[in-house]
Amino acid sequence: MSAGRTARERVRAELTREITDIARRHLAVEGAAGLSLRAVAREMGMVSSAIYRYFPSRDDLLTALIIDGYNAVGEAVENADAARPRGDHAGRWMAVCHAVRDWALAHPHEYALLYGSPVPGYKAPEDTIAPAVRDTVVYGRILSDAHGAGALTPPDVLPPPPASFSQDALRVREVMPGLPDDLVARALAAWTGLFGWVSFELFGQFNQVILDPATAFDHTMRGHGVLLGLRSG
Amino acid sequence: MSAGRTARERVRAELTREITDIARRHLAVEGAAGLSLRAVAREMGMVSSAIYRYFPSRDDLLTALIIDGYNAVGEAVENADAARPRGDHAGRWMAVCHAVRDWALAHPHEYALLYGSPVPGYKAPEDTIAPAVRDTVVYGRILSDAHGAGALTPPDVLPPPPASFSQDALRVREVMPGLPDDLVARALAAWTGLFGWVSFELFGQFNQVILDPATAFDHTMRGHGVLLGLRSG
DNA sequence: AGTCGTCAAGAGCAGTGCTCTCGTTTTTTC
DNA sequence: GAAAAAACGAGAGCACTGCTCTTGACGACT
Repeated sequence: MSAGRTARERVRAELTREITDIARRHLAVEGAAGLSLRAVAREMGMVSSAIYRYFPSRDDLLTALIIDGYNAVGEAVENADAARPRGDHAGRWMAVCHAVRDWALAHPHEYALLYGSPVPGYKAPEDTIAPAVRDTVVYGRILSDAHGAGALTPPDVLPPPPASFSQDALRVREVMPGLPDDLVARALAAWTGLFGWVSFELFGQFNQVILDPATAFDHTMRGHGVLLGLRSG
Repeated sequence: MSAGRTARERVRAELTREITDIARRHLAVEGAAGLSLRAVAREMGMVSSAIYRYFPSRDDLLTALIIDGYNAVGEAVENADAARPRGDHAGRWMAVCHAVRDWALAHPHEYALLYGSPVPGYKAPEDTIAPAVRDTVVYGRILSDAHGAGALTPPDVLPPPPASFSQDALRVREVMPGLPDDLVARALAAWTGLFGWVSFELFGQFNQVILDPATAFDHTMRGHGVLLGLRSG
């Protein structure tokens, strides 16, 4: 499936890749709003209208970048998780947290494109859904692994979720099989806590008050891990 | 300070207000990226260049909207907090959580402007800092009140923050006097958890999986309250 | 009463996304 | 192998944007 049959298909695939590469570089420098089809075309030595042979609109180019971004953060999370022993569930959780934060700090504009305000009028197409949950799948697997190993012993301090939560828990459980509703609820809290922290840090909400975010982040995520009942070893 | 001395100052203040009102309406409809100075001018029956007498650039108009937005959410939070008895610390926390979420759901584009991706090249000026922390001040006061009343009894399940956290805790403590480092850390976790949840919900990250976000949100925030050691009454 | 500052209007510049047409080239079909 | 079909790059053009500069008129202070 890689090299297209005809020469035209091959050069088309190559040019498409080149366009997204240049676009990603522009995105990294000036953000999504500063991404200009004409500027990309200029850098390619093309005229602007030629770009439309490859991406029918600016939004489609952005969608390609979004998919790439989700895959990039997903891959970073997968690698961080795989580098730990399977039994070290707490370590895997912390590795995932730091992988997300490190990737976000290294690619702030891409992170903003994925987890910041959705661009106006933009509706996520089907193609973005699968890559978008790659990191969540890793997260769910850690919890399922721990639960399956009987290593998930959450402290009994939180109230149980209401019965009406069970419907949503059913859907969330697809990525973390076996977990009871209470743990699904805690998983949601930890996950939103992770991205909430990273977003606050990246979007400047910690403005001159948290000067050592790495320390506070690590401690906060460790706390989430404890609440999930994750233990090392 | 309200009504300007001269007629000119009065009409200037009036026109400035009218511009921001129209701009806020446009912002609510099509988002920050769709906010056009020319469109605002058209609706005012002015020519576009005339707007620049009142706002030197589009960014300055956005800044005015950001300040208004922070004040709006801050006021909503203040009112929700004030509607509860001072001693009902847990109730006040839940009221603040729901106030933030309700305001965000009612003003999604404004929320995105405040807590979403910062607009490219935009640097928050001094004037936005004070309004930006109005909600945080309320939050801190609830915790300080509870702590002062001896009603803050957090469950002893989380590890203590590292010593290196104390510097940042010092600064955070300015809005929640009296709280020990451990509670400051928990306060950060709960606060980022709140906005992380709202952002996930608003920006479509719960995409077709959490269909009853109100229930899950309430339960998650209740859990954060428990971890903070908040009790009713 | 005269000066100065403020104001709205208009023209204009550089840039954007996107559409359409027009030759050219490549691929497919007969 | 020749003809039909599809894909392609270039160019012009439309409607729109933020922003600047100049011009002429009005209101405010000395």
